Amino acid sequence: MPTDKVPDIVVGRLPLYLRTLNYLIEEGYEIVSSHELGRRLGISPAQIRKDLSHFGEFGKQGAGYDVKYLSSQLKHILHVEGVWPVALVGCGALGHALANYNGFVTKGFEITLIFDNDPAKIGQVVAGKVIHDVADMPRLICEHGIRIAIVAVPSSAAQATVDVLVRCQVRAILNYAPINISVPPGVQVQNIDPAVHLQRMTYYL
Amino acid sequence: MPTDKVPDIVVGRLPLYLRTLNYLIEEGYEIVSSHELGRRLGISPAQIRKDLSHFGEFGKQGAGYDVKYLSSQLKHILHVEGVWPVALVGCGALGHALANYNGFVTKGFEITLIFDNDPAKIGQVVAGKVIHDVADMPRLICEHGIRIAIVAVPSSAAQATVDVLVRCQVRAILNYAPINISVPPGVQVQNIDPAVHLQRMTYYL
DNA sequence: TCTCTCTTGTGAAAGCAATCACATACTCCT
DNA sequence: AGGAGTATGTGATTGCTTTCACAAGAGAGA
Repeated sequence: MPTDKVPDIVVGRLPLYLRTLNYLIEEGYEIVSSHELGRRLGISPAQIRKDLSHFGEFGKQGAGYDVKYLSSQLKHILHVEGVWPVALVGCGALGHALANYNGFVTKGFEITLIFDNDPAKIGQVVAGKVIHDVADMPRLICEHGIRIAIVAVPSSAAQATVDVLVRCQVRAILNYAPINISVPPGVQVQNIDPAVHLQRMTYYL
Repeated sequence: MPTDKVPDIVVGRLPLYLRTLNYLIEEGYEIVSSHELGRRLGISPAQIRKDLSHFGEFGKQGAGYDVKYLSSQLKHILHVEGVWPVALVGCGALGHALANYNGFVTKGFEITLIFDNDPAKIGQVVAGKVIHDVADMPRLICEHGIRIAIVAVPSSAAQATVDVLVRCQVRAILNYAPINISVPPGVQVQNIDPAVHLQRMTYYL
């Protein structure tokens, strides 16, 4: 039966399911079984069925899941049916790469505001967007009603940046700074630190 | 008592502990308690103590942990006492950013080989390193004894790239391509896909 | 129509991970 | 020197996640 209270670990797998389903659509699949989906993801079929069962019944017994239907349902569950405007703070090498990444839009995101604190960069155009002064962040983020931000500033500036974002009603932060940031309850944070990911693997080498 | 068989989820937290310990060193701390460490990481003190207990006894009752000592022990456990040479495959915007990222060396990694398949890029110098032809990957990676690679190629090329890397004895892969790659047992993979991280958060918005 | 095969959705069971709580031991202060 | 305060390391417990196993439903072919 549907939504009691879904474990976060389950929510974390849904985007992976969605990503794979969209590849299946491109490949022309119309129906997929939990077995095939699990094979592609390296996840057990039972886990996929159990995960989906938190949200409803999406499959047909004896057949499997309608790929397009399940994809659209997952987009609905994840609130990525439309396109979220996203603020990017920090426009160094990484910020540039993110601003030019063309994979966001089809996944439900678009970088609409870019900020930096370097006077030499402010006013420049990156990926069709003007780089704004971080000093204007509060005003612009409020005006645009931004709820999602990507932080790509140096570690030393990360916490202060996040504090400003939180005050501007940003409620989801993707943090590329290699430092632990703290946020009030109700604000989501995801961290990406390549060194942390690499060190996790070297343990096994 | 020490190493029975450590859960992967515990291994995954060690780099975070290490990262925070190194910040504590910079701040001049000499001793830290599990309570303080946990406060900074958003992790319970009990969990930190339990995690560390898998590897030995590093603290002093009544006092806490010697920050430098624990840091060095974690580096030892994670096999990042030295510097691993790393191959970077794919030198687009993201590859550039990674090549120029100066945070790797102090964490135990150095990008020593860069590859791309674009004839216009091959031979160019990025971050002091020549971009090599992917066709030369097998030879160069073997010659340098590389065990770790970062994949920053388009999704369509990711699996083929990984297959080559695995044949070259690469055993740890940090994958930035937004696709699930498959590898034989014994090869570590970590995935970084910003869209997946963002979608995980939009569920709660 | 009937049977065989396939696959879902889901309680129950098993397996893991996080927290609790306390014995032990170290430090600091008087 | 001794007592109060503090923090570790760890068995026991609680809570969470994954896997198992099967009833029920759907389709295909005879």
